[in-house]
Amino acid sequence: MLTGTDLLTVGQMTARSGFAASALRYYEAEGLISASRTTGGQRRYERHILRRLAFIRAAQNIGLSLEEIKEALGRLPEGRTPTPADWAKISRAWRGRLEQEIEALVRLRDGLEQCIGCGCLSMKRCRISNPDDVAARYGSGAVTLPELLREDRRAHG
Amino acid sequence: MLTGTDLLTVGQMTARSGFAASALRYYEAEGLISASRTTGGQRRYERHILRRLAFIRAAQNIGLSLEEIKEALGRLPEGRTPTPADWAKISRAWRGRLEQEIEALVRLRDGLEQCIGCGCLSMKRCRISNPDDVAARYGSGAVTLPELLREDRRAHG
DNA sequence: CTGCAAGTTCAAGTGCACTTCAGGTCAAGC
DNA sequence: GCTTGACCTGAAGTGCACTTGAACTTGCAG
Repeated sequence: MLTGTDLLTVGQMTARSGFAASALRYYEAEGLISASRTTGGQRRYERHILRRLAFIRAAQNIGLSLEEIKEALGRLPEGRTPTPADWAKISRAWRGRLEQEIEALVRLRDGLEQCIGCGCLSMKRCRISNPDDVAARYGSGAVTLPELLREDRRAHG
Repeated sequence: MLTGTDLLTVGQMTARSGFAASALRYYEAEGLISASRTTGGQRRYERHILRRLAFIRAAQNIGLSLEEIKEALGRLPEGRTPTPADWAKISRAWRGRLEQEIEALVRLRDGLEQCIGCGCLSMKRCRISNPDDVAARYGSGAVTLPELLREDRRAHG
C-alpha cells in the first residue's frame, strides 16, 4: 500500500469508490475522470477524483447517461478544485428531473388503478398501455421506463 | 388489406399496436406472443394478441424486463381467451412495484436536497452517491436506476 | 534482489431489446 | 397473369456501460 503521498492507486480507488478498476479505466477513456501516471505507467489518482466518482454514481442513480454526466462535469470550473458550491450548482438541475420522474410514475400508478378496475388494457384507451400516451410521446417503438427517464430519448439500436 | 376474417396481418398489427414488425417477430421468437401461418408462411394474428401486446407495453412502461413479462403472461389461463379479470389479476402486482419505485425516487430526491444543501457528495455519507445505500443494496458495482427498478438485479455484462 | 500481487494494454465479449440488411417469396388488385 | 407492396428468414449490427481475457510489466515487502 502507498502511504506517504496524496495520490491513490487503482486498488485504493476501487476500495474507496466501489467502482471496479475496469469502470475507472472506462471512465478515463470516456473523459469523465483523469489520472496521472508513474514513470512505469501506472495510474495515480488525486483525492478529489473520489468526489467526481461520487457525483457519477449519484447521477447514475438519478438516471443520467454517462454522456449527460460528462456534460454536467464539463460545467465544473477549470483549473481549481471544485468547491461544495460548485457541486451543488451542477446537481441542482436534478431536482426537477426527479420530480418529473416521480410524477410520471404516479401517473402510471393511477392509470394502473383504473386499468385494474376495468381490466381493459386497450391499445386505444388504456393510460398505461397506449403508445400515444406514455410511450410514444417520448419516441417511437418500444420505449421502456428507463429511457423515459432519460433526456436523450432516441429509440433502441 | 385483409377484411372478412378475424385474423390480422403483420401490417395490421403494427398499425394497431404501434410495435414494429421486427418487434413482433422478436416477441414471437421469445415466446411472448404466437401467430398462425398462411399456407405461404405468412403470419396471421388472432385479435386477442393485441391485448397481449398492450399488456407488454404497459409492463415495459412500469419497468419490467421481457423475461419478467413472459413469466407474468405464463400465469394467464391456458386454453381460453383471458378475461378482463385475468388481466387484472396478473397486473395487480404492479401496484406495489410502482409504489416502491416512487418511494425510491422520493428518497433520492430528499437525499438530494440534503446534498445540495451541504455540497457533500461524500462516498461515505451522501445518501444518493453512497454505494452502500441506494446502489449496492441492489447489487454490485455501478447500478443505474433502471436496474434499481428491476426485480432481476444482476450487474451488467 | 527476488517474488508476486497489483498494475498495464487492447481486443473482444456481455445483456437487453430490438433493428437492419440481403436476398428471396407471397398475395391481392388490375 | 402480372405487378407490386407486403411479407419471409437468418445473420449481423446497434447502443450503453461496462467486464473479461490474454499476454505482459511494475513496484513494494522481505
